[in-house]
Amino acid sequence: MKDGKTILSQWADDGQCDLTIDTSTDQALSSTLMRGLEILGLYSDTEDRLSNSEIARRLGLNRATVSRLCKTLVHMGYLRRDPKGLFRLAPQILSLAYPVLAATRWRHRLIPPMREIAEMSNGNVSLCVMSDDRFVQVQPVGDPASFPHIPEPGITGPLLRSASGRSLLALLEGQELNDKLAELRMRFPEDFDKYAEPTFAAIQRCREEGFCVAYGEWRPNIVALSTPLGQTEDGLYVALSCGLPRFRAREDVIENDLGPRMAEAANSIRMMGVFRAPSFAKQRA
Amino acid sequence: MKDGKTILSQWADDGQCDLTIDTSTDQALSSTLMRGLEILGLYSDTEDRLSNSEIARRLGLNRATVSRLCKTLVHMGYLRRDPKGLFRLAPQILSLAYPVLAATRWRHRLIPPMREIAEMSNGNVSLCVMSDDRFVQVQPVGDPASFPHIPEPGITGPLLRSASGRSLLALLEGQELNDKLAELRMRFPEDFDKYAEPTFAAIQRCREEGFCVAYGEWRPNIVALSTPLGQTEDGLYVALSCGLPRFRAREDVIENDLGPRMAEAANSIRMMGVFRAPSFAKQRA
DNA sequence: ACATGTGTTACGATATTTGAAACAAGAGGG
DNA sequence: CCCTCTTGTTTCAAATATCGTAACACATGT
Repeated sequence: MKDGKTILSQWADDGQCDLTIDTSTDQALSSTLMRGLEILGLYSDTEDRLSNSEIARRLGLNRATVSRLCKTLVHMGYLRRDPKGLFRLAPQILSLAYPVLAATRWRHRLIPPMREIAEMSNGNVSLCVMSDDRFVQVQPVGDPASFPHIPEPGITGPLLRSASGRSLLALLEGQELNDKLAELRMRFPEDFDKYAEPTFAAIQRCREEGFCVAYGEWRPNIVALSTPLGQTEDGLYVALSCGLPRFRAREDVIENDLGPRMAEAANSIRMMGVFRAPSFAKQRA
Repeated sequence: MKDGKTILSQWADDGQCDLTIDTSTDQALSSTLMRGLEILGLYSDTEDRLSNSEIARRLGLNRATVSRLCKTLVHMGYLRRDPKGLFRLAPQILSLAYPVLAATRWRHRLIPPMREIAEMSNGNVSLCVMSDDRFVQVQPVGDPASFPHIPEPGITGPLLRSASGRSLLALLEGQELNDKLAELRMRFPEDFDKYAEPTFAAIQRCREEGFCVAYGEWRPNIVALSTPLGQTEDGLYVALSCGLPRFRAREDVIENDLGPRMAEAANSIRMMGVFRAPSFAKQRA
């Protein structure tokens, strides 16, 4: 694809290289805090209770260390113990997320148009924001039946190998995009090698056609479309995505019907004035 | 109130006293981790960006220490920096809460009946669960207009001085209730002295009439009703609450109309089979 | 009974964290 | 403009808090 090459070469020209890669025992980072947070990060919808040993194994820590860290987390109210002594996340963990939810009230206004897309596509529609090197879903709409995951705020995924991530990247421009790509290359060198080109192509397509598609690159059985929306006044980049079970996804419908429709929906959503539209959208409008 | 006295004396008889109160520098707890989490806990809907110095001041820490801890939190993706260098919560913090949201899918089924109550009362209805020594709102329904807070999952409040907290306590029985009260007395001695009696009365009322009321004891301008629902299969205690701006709350309507209606709604919600009904509800049914 | 796995505590060694101080950078104010 | 005040970061040595070993109690299953 020459579309992909365009941005790829632009990026390659830049040629800025790796700086300090002293990722190891960075004495400027607090390892105890990191480990504690890593414990909280181990949980998922499928793994909702973990034993001390299990945590120690996964994180490569001593059981005694984990015992103390978990005791601290229980004391703080973010973990609780079930009858068997296993550790579970406590509901209080929601309180940490509350300020973020409270700051994204605009998402409620987008639910009606999202629902339209969900019904039209018979899929799952979600609103995603960029957070560092990941995208985070802040609002799902649709029926979770036959989906491999439970649609709720907080699902995250990689930027380089997901439709959502790529359309978010499409919102970055110039130096900002370069910096982000550099960061991604540094953090995930293998992913970057593998997915850089399709990512560039997707970015290009988002800018030209208003959407991009990923055929199971992140979740193997899900085909995803995504369209960049813009930037909120407090700096969050936002994209609108739609996921379909692969077996139900007809490529021609996606490419020629659903994709353009989502781009169209994104346009009318931008009319609401919540987002600062990206420059490429302004040009097309 | 003799209703209050009943439980109060029952509690007083018990006479179990304070154990080890070595709350200070507990060498079994990881202070670094606690401090890091305390930083994340500083944020709220009104305080959404904090400077290094501000954090240091609030937590009584050295600026250098805060700098390192925040750097770690940024590195982990849970904090981000705004253009002025202030620290904000990053959307990725939602990912920590996701497993809890995913584990409470039953709340979606309760939204329709909650909406009914919201429309009937012209107030704000919420679903709360007990988490340690607090209640946590997991699902709000209603119009946030003219409310002092933004209704989203994650709002938390005290057990002893809120209607939600008290109806949650009403779900505990026997030794479990005693243990919880003992914990609350230990952690919040002043609150316990002040609010023990109205709390006992509220628990009693929940068991007899199915609801309780708090007139601005937690949020001064809010009158709150709450009714205990039961316990989910994974052990969460759940209550249904309704908040009204004080100026709009007529006491007789609340006591004689709204309260009984909420108790009634709770009964029909229990029919859905999501909750293990509390024993007092079974008796009444 | 034994053997295995687990979770917790004690304790000494040590590596991590800490606070003071110094620095650079910015914001007013005169 | 200089000056002052505040801020955020870094350096560095001190020391404190953390870590891993070991030992324990407990459970489970053979």
